[in-house]
This record gives sequence, structure tokens and C-alpha cells, in this order.
Amino acid sequence: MKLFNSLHNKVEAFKPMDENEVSMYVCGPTVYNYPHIGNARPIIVFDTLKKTFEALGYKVKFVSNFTDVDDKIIKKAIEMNVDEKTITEHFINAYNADRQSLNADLPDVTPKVTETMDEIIDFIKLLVEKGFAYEIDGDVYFRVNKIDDYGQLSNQQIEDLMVGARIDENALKENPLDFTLWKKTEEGIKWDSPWSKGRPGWHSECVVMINNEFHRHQIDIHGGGMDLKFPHHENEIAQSEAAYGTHIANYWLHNGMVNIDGEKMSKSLGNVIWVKDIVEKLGGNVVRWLMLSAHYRAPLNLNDQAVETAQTELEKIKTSLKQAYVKLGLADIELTGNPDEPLWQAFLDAMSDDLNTPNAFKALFDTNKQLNAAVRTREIDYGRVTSLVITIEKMLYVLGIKLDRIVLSDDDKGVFANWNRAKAEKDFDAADQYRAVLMERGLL
RNA sequence: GGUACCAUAGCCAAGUGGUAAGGCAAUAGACUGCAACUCUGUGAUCAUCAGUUCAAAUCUGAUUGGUACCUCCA
Repeated sequence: MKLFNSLHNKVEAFKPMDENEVSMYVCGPTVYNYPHIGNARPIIVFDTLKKTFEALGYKVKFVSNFTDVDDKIIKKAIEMNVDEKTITEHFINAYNADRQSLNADLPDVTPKVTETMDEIIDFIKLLVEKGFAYEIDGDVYFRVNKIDDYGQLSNQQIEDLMVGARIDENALKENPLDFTLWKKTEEGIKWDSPWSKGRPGWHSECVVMINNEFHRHQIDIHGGGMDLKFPHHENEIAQSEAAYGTHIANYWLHNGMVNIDGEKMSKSLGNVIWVKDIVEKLGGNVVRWLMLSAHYRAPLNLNDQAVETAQTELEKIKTSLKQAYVKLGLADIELTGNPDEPLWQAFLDAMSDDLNTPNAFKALFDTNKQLNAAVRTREIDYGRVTSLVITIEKMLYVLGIKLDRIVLSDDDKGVFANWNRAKAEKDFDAADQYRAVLMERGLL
């Protein structure tokens, strides 16, 4: 497996810390609204990565958090006159529902900030004790200057950042770049801490959760959207180095953003696409196909033509499989066996090459073409058909495309027999009727 | 101002030194009782300019255009 490591800006061979095991953490959402199509991309990309690792024989532990403490949540709770938990529970459920509708596995663990509060406070205490954090008026800030290579992930120089950046000029902070670890708050849900009643900043939770869930200070893969690279991921690195002297993750993976008709998706432009809406309209398979048709690091532009292409392509695979299932069913062939090795390998090679899904699709189309040919020969080689079907099924599984196998009932088989007999007898009226039945049942 | 990324046929998109994968669309055929499905053929010298090299889409420099981040937005 080769992966593009954002830390070094190049493709590197993946070497896990433990042989055949992968520890992976992906920054989850702040749950104050429904997931939009931009949220869907990391869901799909990292689920596909996980499935690829599994296909390669790795055991994957996948953790992704829910940020359920945040100003936006508090604001919404006040607006709606309910407590924060009402809001966050609703959207956590919505998020998980969308994950499933996109055929993504739920992470092995989904820690929440509200359930990690003691550990987060302990962590901040540790940073203060070690001199990497300081308190001002109940707020606690991280001392960026104490980290020599702060900015290593995004290649930022502290001096450069200070020029022209729109950073709030909090005169109390030692350095404008120092980020908040603990915030004293008046409004909304708050917790007791040695510094004040308040809530934690955003950047500590991921570090603490990684330590908690993986029981170590370093993991193999840390993922998230490109926009989190700075400052969020940079700050995770800094805190981990400060607290434990370790680099929190060996490989940093960042997915590209999603644009709509060439424009950034935003509320102000009114072009936000909610996952639940687009899934309802297109189905999870098509959305997933769409997302994987571009390389995960490239920006993805959604437009009508791209949607139609994805629909057509998926439909073709579906049709081919359907016809193969029917042929096999009519011949009473059991669908077991091994995939076609060269074709399957071509697919895996593409996926192992930094998740090169466009090339993986090529392998899928190649296989599909061979299946079509195999199904249409006069003397069908059922072993060949079976192995090609299984190859495609395995590919689709890794891509997260979920299609059900078709199993013919005895009655189905009877209709097929009647249809063929009618055609042989050139009784086309009858043949058309049988054909209509078969189409109705989704078998043609 | 800083950092990173991108620019390949109508559209989507591979390819990082040896004479441009694949898909969608289009078009011409084959198959077929008709239809659907399927199969076959047909298209680009790779934003521009200059350089390195026997050889560049692929390396270097410049130019133009675009995107993201530098603000608790995936």
C-alpha cells in the first residue's frame, strides 16, 4: 500500500507500527446540523480506505469522533430552547443514518467530547504543568512558540502566518497564534475545571481520544478534510509533542473539497446539498460512485453531467451482473469460488496506489466487459462466468457499492422457459407478454 | 502577503522522462422478431512561453488562469 502523506507531501510506502494492523483516526463532525455532501466525502473516502486495507489482509481499528460541545451547538440550543444534548443526539443519529445510507461501516468507536471531559481536562492540566500552556482570566492557551517545528504539516512559518492573517488581536495572549485549550463561558453548557467554568477548545479532543481509544500516543493514520490541515491538525501535532514528545500520527491523509457547479458550497450561496436529500434522489450507490470517480485528493466538482455519468456507469454494471445471475440461475450453478486473479490484482494494485479509484474503475470496467463476453458466448463456460461475477462482487464491496444477488425462483425459471419457447415458435405476442413479466420482476 | 494544490478531447478522469488508460456523451456499424442489453470502429500532442535532454504531458524557470488554507467550514 502506498499513500500520499501530507506530512511530507509525497507518496510513501505504508508501514504499520504493528504488522498487518492499521490504527486510523478521522476527525468527525461537529453535530449542529445535518451532514452535507462535503461531509460525505471523508465518510466515503476513509471507509473505502478501510475496506481496501481489509481486502489486503489488514485488521483495521477505525475511530472517528463526534464534537458535541461547540458554540454553534450552544447557539442552536438557545434558539430552539432545548438543551444541547437534544440537538447533538438528533444530529449524531442523522449522521450515522447517512453513513449507513452511503454503505459506510460505522467506526469501531465514536467517542464524544461530553464523554471525554475528564480526560480532556487532565490533558490540559498536563500541558499547563509542562509549561506548554498558560491561563489568563480563566482561559487557557497553548504556547505555540514552545514548539520548534510548529507548522511542519502545512509548511507554515510562524512569522509568515502573522503577516496579513486575520487573527483576532487578543492582546492578552502571548502570541496571536496561541490557540484556545479552555474557554471560560457564561452561556450554555459548561464544566468545572481548575481554571474556570467553561468548555474545552476544539483542538485537544482528537489528541485525547486517540490516546484513549488506541491506548498509545501514536497511530498509523490520521485523516480528515484538507481544510483541517491548518490549524487543527497542526495543533494536534503540537499538543502531542508537548505532552508526550511523540508525533501523533505517522501518515496524514487529507481528502479534497467538494464544489457544486464549480463553486464552493456554502450557506450564503444557497447551494448546500444535504446527504439525505441526494441519497433519496440518487441512492447511496450512485453518490458513492460519484465520489470515488475522482481521486480523493483532487477537488470534486459536482454537476448534472457527472451525476448522469455515474448513474449510467453503475447501471451498466448492474445490468451485466443481472444477466449473469440469471444465466447462472437458469443453469442451477452455485455462486462460489475464487475471483479471476489477474483482474482482481489489477484492481487491488490501483487501490493500493494511494487509492487510485479512477484506475480501479478501469479494472472494474475491464472485468465487466469480459463478463459480458462470457455470458454471450454460445457455449457458456460457467466456471468463467462465476469467477468473473465473484471478481466484480469483490470489487464492488471494496468500493462500497451494494447490489443484491438475484436468485431465481422456480416460477421465474418457468417464465424464462415459456418466453424462450414462444420465441422459438415465433409466437411473438406471447413472447412479449412473458418478457413483460420478466422485466416487471427485474430479471431482464 | 504566506503556504499548498491544480490546469490533459464536449464532460469526468488516469498517466510524473520514451512517441497520450478508462468511462460518459457523440457518430458509424454488428447482433436482434421488435425493443432493451451487448460488442466493434472513430476523437486530444496534454493552459502559454522558454530551457534541460537523444527523448517531456511528465524535469527546470517564467507567464496566465483557477482552488484551498492562514477564521473551531469535511
